[in-house]
Amino acid sequence: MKPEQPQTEEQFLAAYDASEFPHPSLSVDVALVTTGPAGLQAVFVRRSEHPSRGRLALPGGFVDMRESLDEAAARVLVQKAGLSGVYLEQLYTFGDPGRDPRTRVVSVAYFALVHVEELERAVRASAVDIELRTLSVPWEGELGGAVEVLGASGAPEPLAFDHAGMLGLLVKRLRGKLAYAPLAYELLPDKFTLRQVQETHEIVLGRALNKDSFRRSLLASGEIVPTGEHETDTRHRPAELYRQTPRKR
Amino acid sequence: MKPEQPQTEEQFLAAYDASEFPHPSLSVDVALVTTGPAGLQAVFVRRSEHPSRGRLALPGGFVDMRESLDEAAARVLVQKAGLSGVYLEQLYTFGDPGRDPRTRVVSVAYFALVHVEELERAVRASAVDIELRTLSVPWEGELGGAVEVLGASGAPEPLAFDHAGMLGLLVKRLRGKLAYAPLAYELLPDKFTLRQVQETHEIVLGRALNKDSFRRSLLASGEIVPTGEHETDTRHRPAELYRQTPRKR
DNA sequence: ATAATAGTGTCTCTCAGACACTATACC
DNA sequence: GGTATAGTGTCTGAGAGACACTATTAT
Repeated sequence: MKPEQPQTEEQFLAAYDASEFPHPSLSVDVALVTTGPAGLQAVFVRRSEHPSRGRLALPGGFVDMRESLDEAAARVLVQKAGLSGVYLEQLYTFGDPGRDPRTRVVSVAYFALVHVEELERAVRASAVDIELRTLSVPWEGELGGAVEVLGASGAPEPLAFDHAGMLGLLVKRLRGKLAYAPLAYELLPDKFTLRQVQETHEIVLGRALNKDSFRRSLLASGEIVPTGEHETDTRHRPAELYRQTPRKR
Repeated sequence: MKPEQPQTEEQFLAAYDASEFPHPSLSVDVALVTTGPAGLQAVFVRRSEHPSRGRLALPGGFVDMRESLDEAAARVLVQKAGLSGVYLEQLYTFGDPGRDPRTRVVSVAYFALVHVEELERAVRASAVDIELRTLSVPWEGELGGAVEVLGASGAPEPLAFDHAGMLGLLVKRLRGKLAYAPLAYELLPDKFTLRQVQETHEIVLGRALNKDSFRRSLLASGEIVPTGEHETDTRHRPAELYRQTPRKR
């Protein structure tokens, strides 16, 4: 198929034709997650086009030829939610043939974490059209499985494509990483109480935690430092406010 | 750009043109890992073509339009190493523009685990041309970073593309999952001694483990069951052979 | 004072690390 | 018997869970 004479790398690259073989389309989907009183919440867009027209979907878009995958995910967040500078991490790549009826689309799933109020500010400021829905996780611990979104009637509302599976993997990842990675602070304001950190963990894990040992291990972790300030407008003793330990370097 | 009249999903799909926008090429790369006396080992192929001609690379290939990503990775293992039926897991997707000088190639990295002897049998039987190299990990714990492969002279040998980074992420993943996932048994024969499990863990983690507590927690984990058989041809007291607990269902 | 939550002190249980000891193979 | 590794029993220290108690705010 190719001549046997040695080629220089320059000659090879000049002769290379990237369109020789058909290849899948490549997209990114971003699960933008925050916490609300009722539990984990994610940002959805209502699809106005086929396929899955009318269904809720995770914000997504095709990967541009010139941008990295991380850049594509960050771009989607700006375009669909008006948000930038939030925690963003690659989750998994979904590539089953048939996951998108149009054509072969391989999608790199990302997740992003943000404090509710920052999300609401960004959505208002950029006037984007999103729906914030509470996630219902029908399994415990890190068993895994799909995640449900409850519609207005209380019945589970179907999601577009394989996005319910993406959210399931996301919750599993969050539950697994929460204990050793500083993820919870991405879901909290700059200054927070120990109780708020515990509530965030409990929301993600879906179970109650022991207050005493949670406080102890959190303080011993070195991840947070006291500010000396306290809550205001409480109807009880105000708790001290902490902040994340400034990252060295 | 599109007419405003409602379309049925069938009409939409019929009119959809997947080649409307250029998109990246999509490949899978598989790090096939085993353990040897000197540490972790991985399977490499010597590139005969540009780019990176002459360098060691992880076995890889482009994703076919009809196969899933998992299937593509399994196919690469069969074609490049003559191996099938081994543990295979998606690692991460690498998509920086410029990671392949030919054109934009996004690669889904996988890793596979196999016992050395099964690997050697498969390589002999299928007469594939691979190089098994010991990995040198220049960092401890789960700090992360690139991984080196030592050449014949003892100096680090450069790898093709970003494959050193893939191996680095792989070692980090293995070290993180080893404690709670039954990965070590994939690197051992069907029947093994407790000492062999510990050695496998020590090779992956890159540090010594406490014998007593390792035995205790391993036996308490329920992941292994004694066979009643014992080692033979030892020059000391023979250890009992265990096997992985048969998976329920 | 009462209600409500923040925060401290201490006991217990579990588990990892350490060490001592016994068991069983080959030489 | 000597050597090497398998395997057991027990002590200790660290950390999680549980509980009792004190502290501080609003009403």
